[in-house]
Amino acid sequence: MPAGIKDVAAQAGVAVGTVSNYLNHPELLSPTMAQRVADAIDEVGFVPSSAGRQLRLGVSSVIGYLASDIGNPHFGEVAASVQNRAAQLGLSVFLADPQHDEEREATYLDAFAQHHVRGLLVASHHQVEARLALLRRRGTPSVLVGQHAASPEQPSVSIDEVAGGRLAIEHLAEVGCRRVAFVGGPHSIVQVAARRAGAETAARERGIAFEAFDVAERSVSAGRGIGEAIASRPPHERPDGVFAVNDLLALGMLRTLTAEGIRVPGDIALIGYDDNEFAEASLIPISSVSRRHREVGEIVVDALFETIQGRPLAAVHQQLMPVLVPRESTLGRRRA
Amino acid sequence: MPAGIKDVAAQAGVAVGTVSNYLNHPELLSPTMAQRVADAIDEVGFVPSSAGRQLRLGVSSVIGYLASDIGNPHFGEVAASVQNRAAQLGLSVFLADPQHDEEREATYLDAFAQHHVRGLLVASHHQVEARLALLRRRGTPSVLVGQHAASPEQPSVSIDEVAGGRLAIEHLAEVGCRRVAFVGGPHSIVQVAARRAGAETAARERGIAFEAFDVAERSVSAGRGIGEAIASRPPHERPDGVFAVNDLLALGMLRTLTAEGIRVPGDIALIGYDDNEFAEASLIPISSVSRRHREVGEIVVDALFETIQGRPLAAVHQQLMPVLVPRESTLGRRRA
DNA sequence: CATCCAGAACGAAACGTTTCAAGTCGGGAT
DNA sequence: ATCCCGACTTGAAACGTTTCGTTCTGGATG
Repeated sequence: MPAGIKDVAAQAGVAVGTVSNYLNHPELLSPTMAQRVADAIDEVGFVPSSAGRQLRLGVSSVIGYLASDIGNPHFGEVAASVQNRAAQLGLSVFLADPQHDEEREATYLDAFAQHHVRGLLVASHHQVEARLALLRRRGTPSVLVGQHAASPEQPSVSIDEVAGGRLAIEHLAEVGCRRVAFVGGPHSIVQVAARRAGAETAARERGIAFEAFDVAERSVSAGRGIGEAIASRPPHERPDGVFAVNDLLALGMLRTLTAEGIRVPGDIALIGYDDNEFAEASLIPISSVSRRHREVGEIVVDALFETIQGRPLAAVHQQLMPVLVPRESTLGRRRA
Repeated sequence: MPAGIKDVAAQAGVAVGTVSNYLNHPELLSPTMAQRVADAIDEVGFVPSSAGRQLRLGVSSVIGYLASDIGNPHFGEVAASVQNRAAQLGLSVFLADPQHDEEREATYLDAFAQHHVRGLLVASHHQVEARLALLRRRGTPSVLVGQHAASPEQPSVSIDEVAGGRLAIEHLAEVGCRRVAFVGGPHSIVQVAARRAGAETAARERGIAFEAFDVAERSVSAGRGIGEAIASRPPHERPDGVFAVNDLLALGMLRTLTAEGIRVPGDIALIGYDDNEFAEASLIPISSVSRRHREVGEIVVDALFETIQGRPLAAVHQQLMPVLVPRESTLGRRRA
């Protein structure tokens, strides 16, 4: 039985409306009253109920951010800029991380909708558009992050992942690789599939040998596994350039490759994806493809804000071009 | 004007109570009615309002997790296990990350309270106990994560950070270091201060020279800065063992130290703290002190759950001992 | 002295749920 | 033919807010 506005009113000997005014329109109150109400609030330990408020008002000032994997540093970097921008606009952000579990993802989406968040930022690896369309019809707007939406109704902000894959391979080609490998998976993840498609096309265009290593999760330890697989081949059967679908994989590979005496980039040039902090911090800094997390975070919040306000978006689907960030794990090869 | 239970009732031609029963006690409905209600829900696009529900019930099934810094992988690792455990107990987790901003932290805490979350998990670097005591009196229980609470009213689950600092230095001593440096800051952060205290005491006890490098933030780039500072000294003035207050710093230092031709662990043994994924994945795997994130995540959720249920905790303040994870960045020294 | 006025406080209504006592209905037992 | 019972269904009340038209107060105006 938490104290409510009524208890405060009783304690202060005023009407409930007066307490409400103290909370929301303090300028209407005489200083005397204000003080009395303030004291009463303190005495009864009153916490405004957002349930009550929302019920009456129909809205909250919270936006929901559904993230696919908080463990990945790339996410943290986007999240930071989202939070900052949202704070500037007077919005709070509640995060939820379904941990790759598609069912839990749906649960969280519903939870957000039921909490009547103002809007949703959704960074998913699954096909969520149908579900988002439903929520939108039910009154919760959303912006899809990092995935190009198909529907003209569904705002989205994404990176051209096909171009990203292409960028990586073209860079490998430029530093002299003739036989490249793509490391990533699973293909059900749209971004992974797109990067691979771009990579494969680029390789074909340049007449470079292409092969793919499949991986169940995009983690450091998965990278190690593939690194070992490559190291165990006879040298002339190894690729001379590897494109890992994210930096975590690249990091893991770098570790086993060098441990097995394979020189990076001398024997194998290595490029990752995401441009996260650890790619740069590595002993052999890893080349990567930046998804421009800071910009994306801001754009995405702005787009959601516009949508919430009911203003039409200049561009429903914004697609940013990824940026190559060459570092020693590929560049060093030129010297060789 | 989102559709409410009333609209559903009207559409289906039944009473509101019936719709509510369909939602919460389906076993009470005849199949016919159930179908009619189901159809109506679909037609009007009904989303249950958690505001209304909460208002009536007084509770939600959400817990709030206030995290100090999602960018740090250590956090992600705790968060993952928190989410899993919470899901098992039927709870959803909303995350908030105030990004080191103490004011924003307070804002989020209030937002959670107003949303009447069932309870709060708080991993803060600040002094939040007073605020949590207030919220607790107002009806929102909480568990302090990673910080030992002072009050017997405030449940907490933490690591013995002093012991952690000691562990690190003792390990450095064992691999033969005679002159150690502590890298970390700011001291206003209680965990940082505790680790340093443990480190300094251990150094004194063993008669080892001790110095401290102060740092404004515990990031990779800050680590690089300190690395440069150390490298620029004449060799005999450099420490022969470094304890970085977290792995991010250690990673940054490792990078500049080796770039400057200083051998790790040959010239300087290096140990970090947190035992995050990247410490292990580094080319020279970095020794670290584990804060046992997985266990902490589970314990903490269980403790909150007990508290929510009103059951007394076996131990109000649980303190786990940190675990040394020696790797090449220190062990390699023995061979030298 | 009667009016009027602005400023301040009031309190009923409405928001969307869930609960629960009360009502309806059909059919089996008497 | 009557009654009772169980299985459903109903609708009013209550949860904590905010809004807004109403009422009250005391001082200024005529």
